Amino acid sequence: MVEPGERVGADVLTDRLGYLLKHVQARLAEESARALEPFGVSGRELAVLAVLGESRPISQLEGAGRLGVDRTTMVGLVDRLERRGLVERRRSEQDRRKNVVALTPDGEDLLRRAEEARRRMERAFLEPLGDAEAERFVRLLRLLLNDGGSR
Amino acid sequence: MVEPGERVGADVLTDRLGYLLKHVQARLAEESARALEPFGVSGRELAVLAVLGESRPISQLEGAGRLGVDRTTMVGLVDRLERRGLVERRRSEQDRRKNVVALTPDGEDLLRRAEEARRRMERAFLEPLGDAEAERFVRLLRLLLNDGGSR
DNA sequence: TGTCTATCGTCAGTCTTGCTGACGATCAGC
DNA sequence: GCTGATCGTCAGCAAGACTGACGATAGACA
Repeated sequence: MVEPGERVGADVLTDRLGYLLKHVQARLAEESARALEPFGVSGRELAVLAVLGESRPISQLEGAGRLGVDRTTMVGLVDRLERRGLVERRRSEQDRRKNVVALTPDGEDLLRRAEEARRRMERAFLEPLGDAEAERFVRLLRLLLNDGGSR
Repeated sequence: MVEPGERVGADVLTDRLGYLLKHVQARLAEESARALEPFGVSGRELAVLAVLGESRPISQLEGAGRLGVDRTTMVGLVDRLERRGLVERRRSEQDRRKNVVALTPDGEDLLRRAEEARRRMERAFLEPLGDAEAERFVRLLRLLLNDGGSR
């Protein structure tokens, strides 16, 4: 991705939701990559860890559903985390078709530290909006995802 | 892309800016594809047309810069639009290394009609926010792109 | 009990999107 | 008129995600 063009007032591009979302997201992805680089995980991998860490162990498919990724994509995600010793797969006792995926102690530890870095990065990213507007912004995004999705 | 997971209150995922932006953008991309399908152009192709239509003819590279795409990507974009008879390349008189790209009458016409459809789609997309919040949302996005980018 | 269908994890293949590196043509400075 | 930069093009590569198929397992039902 290349830097967006020079700024122009009310603009044929910055009037487009698609353009705005895409480029804002691209900038966040960059910041995120920079912030997580010391931990050796991508933003998505961290999200996987976060989902796995939030409650009881869940199956691969369940995790994929929570994250909104395809189950075939989840295979590779878990592969990589397992290779790094951050998660463990084991066959479910209740349903032996399922892989239950759980954090290892290393995984727990990395999750905690990387989440802290992510939160710092997000605060910095939203800083130009000011606190009140930043909070509102996140709320509106959430609203679009929930209300829009269930229409 | 798969539908995001079930809604849960304050959430390890919907607290993530990355997750929110990515999925909101994905939903918009779907809506956009649906809205533009009758016109046979993608959202990005329409953005190209819009940039080309907004002022004097510009070079391919200049257009790429405005759009924030790589110049090699621009080749393919213009290729496709030219094949469909929506734009015309010609060698610049001033600098014969440059391709000046201009809308054809067909291109102008399609631009007008498709832009109308896009605006309708965006209004519907933002509808859950209400008018005032929708406007604010766009303003905040613009702010993030501009202020963040120049830091 | 045995059969039939659905589910889960996996893999191979494919498509899309974007980038890198190289090339020829052209320009601009000297 | 050289020399180094710029522009458009192309081929090749890499990441991300999806499709379709497969084997293993589970659950329903006769």
